[in-house]
Amino acid sequence: MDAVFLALSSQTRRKMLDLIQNMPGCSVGDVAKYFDCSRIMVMKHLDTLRAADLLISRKVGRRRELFFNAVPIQMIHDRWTTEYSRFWATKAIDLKHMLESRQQKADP
Amino acid sequence: MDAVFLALSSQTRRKMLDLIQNMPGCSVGDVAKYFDCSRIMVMKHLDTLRAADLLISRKVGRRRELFFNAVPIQMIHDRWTTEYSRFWATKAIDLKHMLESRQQKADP
DNA sequence: TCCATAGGTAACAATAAGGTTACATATATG
DNA sequence: CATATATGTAACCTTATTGTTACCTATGGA
Repeated sequence: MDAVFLALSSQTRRKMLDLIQNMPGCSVGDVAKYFDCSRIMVMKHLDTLRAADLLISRKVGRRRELFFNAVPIQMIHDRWTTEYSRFWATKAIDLKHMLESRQQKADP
Repeated sequence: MDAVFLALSSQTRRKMLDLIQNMPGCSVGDVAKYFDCSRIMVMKHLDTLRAADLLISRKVGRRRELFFNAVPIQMIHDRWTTEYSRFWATKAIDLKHMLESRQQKADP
């Protein structure tokens, strides 16, 4: 989940993801055409997106075809819609753990 | 928007936000009790959350009272619900700009 | 007043992210 | 085959994030 938010924390990456979503199967070079940064930086950004599972790719010949994967976003979205401002699913469990660890720290 | 995603990209910060949401008006020290990291790091994390406008605070006596602000999350949420996987509002405009700059780059 | 408590700042070190250039590999295509 | 194209990797530098210790300020109470 950290990786998804981290990947989305860059406008450049969000735009790249947007582009790929609108041009499914486009190549790394295609993406690079739309941005001012170097091809290597494009690849690094795409790698960050892939690490967050927001990007799926396959190699076809000498090209790499890129595809947007909505699943991680859907996951976060679902958590947010469940209980609007209380936005992560593990909330209750985490709080329980926190309360337990608090007792340990407060009463050593 | 970058600041919000960046702030949310740390599980520790998400948990802090969760805690403050469940304990409105709690102090910096209160938050620190629930986490293993130092008080200074807690303050830095809180500062990151405040930079994203996810946190509101006021000083009362020598304590600082912390409050969760749902607005930035609501904003992102709204964008996502509008058109699910197409998750940012400036999409159409940005794409237009990208297409324009593409022509400039492709045809110099 | 004296002092413990709560918060804030400064300075620094380690690690990660953003960015570059140079080189390497694989694959279409004349 | 020769070469341009598309992608990948290595090395390196800069900046940002994460984390520390030490010190400072202000407030509440005995």
